[in-house]
Amino acid sequence: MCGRFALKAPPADIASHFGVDAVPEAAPRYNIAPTQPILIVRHRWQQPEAGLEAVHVKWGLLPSWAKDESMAAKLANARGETVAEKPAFRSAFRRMRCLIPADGFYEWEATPSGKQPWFIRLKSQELLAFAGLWEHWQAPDGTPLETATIITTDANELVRPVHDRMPVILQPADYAAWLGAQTKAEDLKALLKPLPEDLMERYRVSRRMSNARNEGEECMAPV
DNA sequence: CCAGACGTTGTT
DNA sequence: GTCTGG
DNA sequence: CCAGACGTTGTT
DNA sequence: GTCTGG
Repeated sequence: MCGRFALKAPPADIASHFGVDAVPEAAPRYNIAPTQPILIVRHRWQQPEAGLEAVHVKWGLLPSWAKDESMAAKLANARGETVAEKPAFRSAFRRMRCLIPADGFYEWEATPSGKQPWFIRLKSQELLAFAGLWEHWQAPDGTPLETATIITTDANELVRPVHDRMPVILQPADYAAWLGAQTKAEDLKALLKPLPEDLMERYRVSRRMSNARNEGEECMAPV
């Protein structure tokens, strides 16, 4: 799955990798947790021909029909195998797809002595993109809220010893298809596969990062 | 018809 | 909003 | 995802 | 055990 990740790349690098004009200024983040703001890349809202934009939204999808915010916490992830059909996700799957930039993500290995966190990233150490969905929600009093979720799939051989699920990572050649309004559901589903393991690497990190309050650079430092 | 659910993870 | 269960 | 709280009363 | 906060 994907319940914690890092995004430390400078805004200018994110802008050039994804081809967006401007990325909001933000400090490097090494321990991003559900309910926190996350950066997403999407077609400009209601003017898709105007290109891509990068904005911050809350991590945890809130379907437009939700009565209150309580549902969002549980929807930090969506299973790729069922996301096209599940009531909470299918509408976003059709019309609200996004990319979620990251430098890598964390998974926990259950060991006799407790949960051991690992950091997993591209061997190239380049920026990567999770396949995501976003939604626009309005509170009963009219207050708007934008949210997003990260799609998961089976772990590949590199991740499997640590955990049996991992986020869907899209390759740059697939960004346009994932975001495109014209892409058929069948072709979208074909993108929701584990990234080949030979492109990735992993290493152990400090257990101190398991507490989401610890946000320093040491979270993703090898131990 | 109305009422109620709508999710993932890990663990058992 | 839309589907399922009663 | 993991960590941490989980309660009421009365008093300050 | 289950929910909330980060």
